[in-house]
Amino acid sequence: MTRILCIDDEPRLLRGMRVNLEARGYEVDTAADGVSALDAAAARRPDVVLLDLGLPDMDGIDVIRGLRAWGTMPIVVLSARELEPDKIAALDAGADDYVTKPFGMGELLARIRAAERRAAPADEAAVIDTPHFRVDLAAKRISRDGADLHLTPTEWHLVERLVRNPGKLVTQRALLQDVWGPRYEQETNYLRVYMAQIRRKLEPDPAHPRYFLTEPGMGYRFEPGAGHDAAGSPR
Amino acid sequence: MTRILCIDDEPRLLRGMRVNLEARGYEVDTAADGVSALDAAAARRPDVVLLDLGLPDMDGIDVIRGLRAWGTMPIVVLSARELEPDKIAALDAGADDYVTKPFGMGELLARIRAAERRAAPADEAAVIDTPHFRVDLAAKRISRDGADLHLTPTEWHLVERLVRNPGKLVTQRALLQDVWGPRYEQETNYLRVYMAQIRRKLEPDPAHPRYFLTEPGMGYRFEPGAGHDAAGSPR
DNA sequence: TGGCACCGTCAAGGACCCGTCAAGACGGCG
DNA sequence: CGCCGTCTTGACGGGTCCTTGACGGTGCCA
Repeated sequence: MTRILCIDDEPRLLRGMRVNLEARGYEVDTAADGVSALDAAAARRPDVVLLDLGLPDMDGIDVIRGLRAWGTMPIVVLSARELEPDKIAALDAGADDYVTKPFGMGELLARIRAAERRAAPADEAAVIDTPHFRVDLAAKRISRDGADLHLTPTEWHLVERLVRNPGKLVTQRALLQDVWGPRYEQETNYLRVYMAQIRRKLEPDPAHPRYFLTEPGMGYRFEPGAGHDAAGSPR
Repeated sequence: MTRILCIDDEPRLLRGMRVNLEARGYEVDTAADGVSALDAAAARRPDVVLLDLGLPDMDGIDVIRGLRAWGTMPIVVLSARELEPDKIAALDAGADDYVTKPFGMGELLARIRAAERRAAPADEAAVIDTPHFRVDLAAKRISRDGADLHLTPTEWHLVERLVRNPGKLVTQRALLQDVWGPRYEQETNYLRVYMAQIRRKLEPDPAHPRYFLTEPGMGYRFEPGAGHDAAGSPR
């Protein structure tokens, strides 16, 4: 969850902010002056900082410099001062955005989203591990027993869709639509052929699948298989 | 030098912008409509984009989407529309900042500086070594068996994109968009021709590639040599 | 017990994709 | 104006991948 530090000397505004932001799913910290703001930032490591320049104890510019001394998280300045020199000073001190009061909540939220997006690390830890194979979604690469193995585009597409929803059932319709397009919703035989190939490549015992399970009449399910043990079923 | 692409349908404003920005040491490209803007962006690779939303041929939001389809450079929107929904739509489409006209040149320059600062990569070890050749990304040089060898601009562009993502599969779409621009997504024969040339120059046995691997139907992958660290943090 | 629906398996044909080569187009430079 | 490096475009052979149909197995139900 994204954590936001909100700095303003007006308790009423802080409370309003907190309600609005928490309603959008953010985790909110607040501070009412510069010193406690820097303390809170150091302690809580917020993902985004909202800063009012008019604080009682410190110049807002110095707060920005204090934050930038150790962190690179986005800083959005909220200020009643519309004069250009104020904006320039704040931006050059290290602020990422400058919004003049009064502002609309919708706009502020959009600017926060833009700031988050920029700061977000581009690469996700998109690696799924099972006892028998490893799927790297970002690199589009699969290895088994340490050796890379090759999937065709269609096979990969299917595996990706299933692996991105671990434990969940994916209906045949959804799979066919995703891989072959909306006009192939009836061609369930495609699924049978390709699931067989995938199992042959990935399952330790393709005849008794442990990871790619069939739900008859419904679809397929990828089971990461940490908790599951597949003792030889007595047949 | 920082390159800025300035998009507006008013020639007078474009000229004023150019003078102002060039006086500050920026390199300036201009475009007067959406289509030529996307072309210019693909061809010139600006570091920052200034975009007026009111273009004659396309919706500004679609221009943002078109740029974001292949690039992550900062986009600063300049617009006469002050309404909140416009701002939100632009920011959520991928814009980094939204400035309403009229604006002060000083403020705009400060916002450009802020955008540049954010986008500046903390660039890393720009030398990739393999048992057979060495790529210096910063110096744009390639050597094999100690001797420098020459790549054409297009070849270099391709190699760079692949080498910057070691081990990762880069789709044909991504390569074509990156090297030739968004309009060439279908021309996969370009990739075949140039990958062949690159392999002829770099691979020890061009007929059986070891470093530049093909994933049929998907794309290509650069595989660093065996003893490589492989844990290089992509940034 | 027989029939039906659904699933897994297999193999063959054809469509598609890739590597290769070479000729023509384009643009910079002497 | 002519040369040269580079990019574009088309064609061809070979290989991979997708599609398609048939067959057998299994569980459910009448």
